[in-house]
Amino acid sequence: MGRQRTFDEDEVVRAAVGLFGGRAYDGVSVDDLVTHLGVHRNSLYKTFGSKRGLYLAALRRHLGDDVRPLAEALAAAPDAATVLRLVTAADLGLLLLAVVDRAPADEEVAAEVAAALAGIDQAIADALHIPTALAAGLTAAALGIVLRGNPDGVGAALTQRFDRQGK
Amino acid sequence: MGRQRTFDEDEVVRAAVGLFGGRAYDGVSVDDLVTHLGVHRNSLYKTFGSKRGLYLAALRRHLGDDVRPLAEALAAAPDAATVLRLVTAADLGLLLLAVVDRAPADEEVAAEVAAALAGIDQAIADALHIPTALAAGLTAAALGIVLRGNPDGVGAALTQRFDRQGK
DNA sequence: AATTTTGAGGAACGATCGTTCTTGACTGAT
DNA sequence: ATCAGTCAAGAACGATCGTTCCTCAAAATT
Repeated sequence: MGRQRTFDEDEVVRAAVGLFGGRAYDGVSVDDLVTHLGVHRNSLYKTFGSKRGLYLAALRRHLGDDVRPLAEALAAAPDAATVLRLVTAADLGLLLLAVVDRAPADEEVAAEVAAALAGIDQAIADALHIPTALAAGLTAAALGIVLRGNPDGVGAALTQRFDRQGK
Repeated sequence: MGRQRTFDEDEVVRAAVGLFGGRAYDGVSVDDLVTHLGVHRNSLYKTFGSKRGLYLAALRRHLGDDVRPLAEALAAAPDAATVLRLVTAADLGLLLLAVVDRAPADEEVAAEVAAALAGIDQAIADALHIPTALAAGLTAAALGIVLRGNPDGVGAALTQRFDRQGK
């Protein structure tokens, strides 16, 4: 029944993660999406409802494919240095942009990212046997390093000092 | 010669700092600026040249009025806890948004914020007598905590641990 | 008082925004 | 072979974007 699709929905969403992770939401136009995602305007709206719908799909995909595996890996981290290495090695562009750009204006986005960050906090707290508040501080510190472009040596200096305290 | 202004340029720029510090650049329209800044469209373009011109003026005002004083205060900080308290107490909304939102798309913005962050790094390094790389890590960590909304206890837990290492 | 200069006021510009509509091509079922 | 349903293609929608133009009011200079 009906013509079959010429685009892969999963590929489209993953490509959207890349686009939305590189620029602010308002900086990515629907024309950009249509051009770089290989999906037609009509199909985009048929499939995702709106630009925001595609953004939410991309965000959830990012949280599921990138952030949740990170939290699982963090659960086995032996020390803070490993934690920071794992976090800064992950591709968290969309999460970071979501926090500063969309969360203040879209409460659904705010809820998603808050839950994701809380999951990371908990994983770190469990892995290092430290209070959640301290783990949240570590998460924040790691995000700050990602924010600055992770000059690779900055985080190292910080965690070396942190870990000398013992677990 | 000529009619005198009915708006205060300094007030306009400070108000612009508030607006641009609260939402992404593309999320602040010229209509928003005209409405909330008490300056007429025509005067805005006459005075600042463009929306970007006003943004740059606001950014420089923010760096001069908020960030530079912070760096000077940091130079007298006795320990990392004071550093984080000072940084998280400062209003760095525009700086943060500039880093993630505008710097990647506007190299003039990128240069301004890079210099400002380097100034903070150096002030911390001098105050705590630590390597610049470690100070940059502290700056990044503080920005990350600001990013997460500074739950006030997160940063405290982190610096308590940091300072136990000694100065 | 006349002239000149500058800002205020507001309409209007072309471009682009997110979204929808119209048309035709393709595919599975009758 | 016909029909019904889905997708592709692209024009086009109204709204809003940043920016400019035109006209009038106010203040300094002559």
